Amino acid sequence: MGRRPCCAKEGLNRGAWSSKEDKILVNYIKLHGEGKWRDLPPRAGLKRCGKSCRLRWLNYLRPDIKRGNISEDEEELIIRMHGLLGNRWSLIAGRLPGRTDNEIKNYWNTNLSKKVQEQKSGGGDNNGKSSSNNDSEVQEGNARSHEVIRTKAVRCTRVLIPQLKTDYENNPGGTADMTSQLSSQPCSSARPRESHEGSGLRLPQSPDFLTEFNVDGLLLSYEENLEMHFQREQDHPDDLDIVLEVVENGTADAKGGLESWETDELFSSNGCFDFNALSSFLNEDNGNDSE
DNA sequence: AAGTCTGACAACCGCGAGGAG
DNA sequence: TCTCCTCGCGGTTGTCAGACT
Repeated sequence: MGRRPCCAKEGLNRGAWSSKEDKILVNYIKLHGEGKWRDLPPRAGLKRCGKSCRLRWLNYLRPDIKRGNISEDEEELIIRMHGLLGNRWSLIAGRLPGRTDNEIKNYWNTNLSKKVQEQKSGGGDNNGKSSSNNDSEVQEGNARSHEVIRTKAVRCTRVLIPQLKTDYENNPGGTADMTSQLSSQPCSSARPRESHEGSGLRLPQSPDFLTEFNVDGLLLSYEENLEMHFQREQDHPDDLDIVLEVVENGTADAKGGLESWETDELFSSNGCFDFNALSSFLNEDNGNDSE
């Protein structure tokens, strides 16, 4: 049961780092590079746990760390990203050059969480409570307003869309063609989540009902390094955002990008999810995307 | 001036993912 | 396929400085 400690704690320094320790660590990493954190302390002559060394380097000593106050732009971005991703600090930090996940997390906890909370309660629009009382599921969904439906997206050219399951299960062999099939299906609902009857693609209120289907054809230009999922939109918890994460070098956090498109823009006039529109978005953006 | 409170941020801890053997 | 190990992440705690009483 007991978990093996990451290192023997006896005889190790704890707490704040001295400038001497910092110097040793920086010099060692300059010479030998990052990594092998477990081996680093004895080799460098530091009485610290490897984990502690890693943290100190990543959060404080790295040369590319940006110091100083978080700008308004950065703040805005953090709020938006948090609305989309939840507490995935490393991903958020990946979008803010020079900022660390720890820094962003701290900033959120001390400043932004309150600010956002105030905005929500003071803003007066009491998300979704007043309006329709469709069904309990909707209300429950709204209550969990910023909930990320699927925080851990499925890797590579797959889309998770709630409530397609039935269609998919009825036609498991048809995955390859699912996109065109769906986009061409007639659809009567004006907005995706308002009903569960009939055919056509609608994004429902229930986050529990997930399914997946293949969109390889749509994502050709991204080749394979793409993750995609849906999330409730921050300001309009009734709406779902499509979020794409471009994964580079096989790791989501390497230079992971994140882009999102409002579902509004991806519904055709008859209320159906328009995969052709999505395809256009992807191709356009891929052309401009330099990161 | 002293004590208390609060905010900011550095550091620690436990867990899970993923790679190596 | 399984086990072990390392690394990275996110939650939590500790510490310190400044504000307040």
